[in-house]
Amino acid sequence: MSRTKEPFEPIQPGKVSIYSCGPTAHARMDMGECRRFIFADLLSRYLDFRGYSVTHIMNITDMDDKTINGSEKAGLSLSEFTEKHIDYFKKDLADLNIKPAAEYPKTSEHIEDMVLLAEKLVNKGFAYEKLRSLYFDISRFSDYGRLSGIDLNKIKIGATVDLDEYEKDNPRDFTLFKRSRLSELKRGIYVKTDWGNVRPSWHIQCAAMSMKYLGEFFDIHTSSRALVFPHHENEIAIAQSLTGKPLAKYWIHCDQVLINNKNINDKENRLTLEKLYDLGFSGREIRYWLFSSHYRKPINFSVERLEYAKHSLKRLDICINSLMNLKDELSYPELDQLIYDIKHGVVTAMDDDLNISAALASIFNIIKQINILILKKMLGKDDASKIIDAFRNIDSVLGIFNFGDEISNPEILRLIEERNKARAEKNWDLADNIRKQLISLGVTVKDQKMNISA
RNA sequence: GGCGGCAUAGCCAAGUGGUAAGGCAGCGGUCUGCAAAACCGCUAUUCACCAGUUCGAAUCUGGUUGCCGCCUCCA
Repeated sequence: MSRTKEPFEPIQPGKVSIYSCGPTAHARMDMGECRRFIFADLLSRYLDFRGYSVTHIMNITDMDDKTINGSEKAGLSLSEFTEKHIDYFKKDLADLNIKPAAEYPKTSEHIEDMVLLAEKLVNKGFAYEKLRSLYFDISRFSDYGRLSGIDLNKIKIGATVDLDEYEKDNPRDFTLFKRSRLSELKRGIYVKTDWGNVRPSWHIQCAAMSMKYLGEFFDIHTSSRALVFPHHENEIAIAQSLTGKPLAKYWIHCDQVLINNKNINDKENRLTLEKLYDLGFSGREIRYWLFSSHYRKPINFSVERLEYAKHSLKRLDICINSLMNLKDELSYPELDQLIYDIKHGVVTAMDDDLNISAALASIFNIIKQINILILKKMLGKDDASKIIDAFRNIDSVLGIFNFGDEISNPEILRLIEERNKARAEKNWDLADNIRKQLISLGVTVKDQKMNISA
């Protein structure tokens, strides 16, 4: 809330409660959403790593303009439509190696909570009904704008909204419940309340669900900067006018994903996960790309940048693989220091506002050291397994390492065997041919010691 | 118009008062049957621009320019 970097102190010692703005179940996730979820994942994994008991809640919006319109177009019931997208969402999270949150509450299953919350607001005089919609009376909440730094008197009213459609007392007021349209009523998309047949606004959804699962004042609310105003301001307004507290102690926002320095919102250019998969990138590569620059800075998309991510991961993989293939019975005298550096470098960096670039730089430094030690034949089998354990440990935060299994595909093993034989016979043409085949199978061929890595 | 953010090499990107991390690409070398991988060396007198504060500034202050986001029913 201070709009500056400050040390983290949980409300309850040892425990952290996190609420993240989740997806709207109407389409395959786009890169902005991906980044938001990967960021929330990194944060909760890191706090967990640092010994906190983390409760992470992420909502799923399954009743709003987008889902209602989408389902109508698709000729499905609202729940059929949203379930389909929720399935995609869960699958995509797994592909991106995002640890599941404790709960994914859905709007459609928490309408009662929202109604109760709104009733309290009405009783306290913070909300009013007008023509069967319920609005929040912003003039009653003097703290409005603290998070985003906006001044309500200076904003351009109606810049993005057609005010003629609404009947607010003050155009700055925001909607809590919106009266359902006739088409929605016909499809049963409404809830009967004292104010009318309505459906909840986005703002009251998040406020009600976060408070239900995490209490009226919790530790961290994460999301993307694009949602600070008005959404988060509105959540705060709802919570604080009832509890006196601004919903969450810390509000952490990641920045957006851009293309050519532009935020492309239109449907044509929506950059979805699916598109990147089609371009041949994996969830792991997308994860690395999206979290490898600081969360508070915008990221530009390009195929080239994803290629860089791929390359960086390959460097990690090759090093890990070389470690796994060490056979010597050696013992490196300064192993403890090396192991300490692996963890310490990451922790020091991440403790400072999740400085992932510094954390990755420290890892690449270590990789280089390890490569040198391997080259000089100073590391043994046992050393290697201890180093790998240390990497596994930090990977519980990063989720990017590949501790791939030994090569198990019999076809690949056969080709390697055959190529080694050809090499022994100095049959270079055959050896080179097989190498081509192996590479096309995604195998990295490293000679010299005749190591092979997948 | 208001509010907020950003600007560091060919590219990506750390660094918020002590003399420019890391990755990619490039060049030269070692290794190799040739490659790949790995390693060694080189690659920003300089941090958008202009003033100022300071022994010292990419870092602080003021100004300028450029770019981006948001402006309350898209979530």
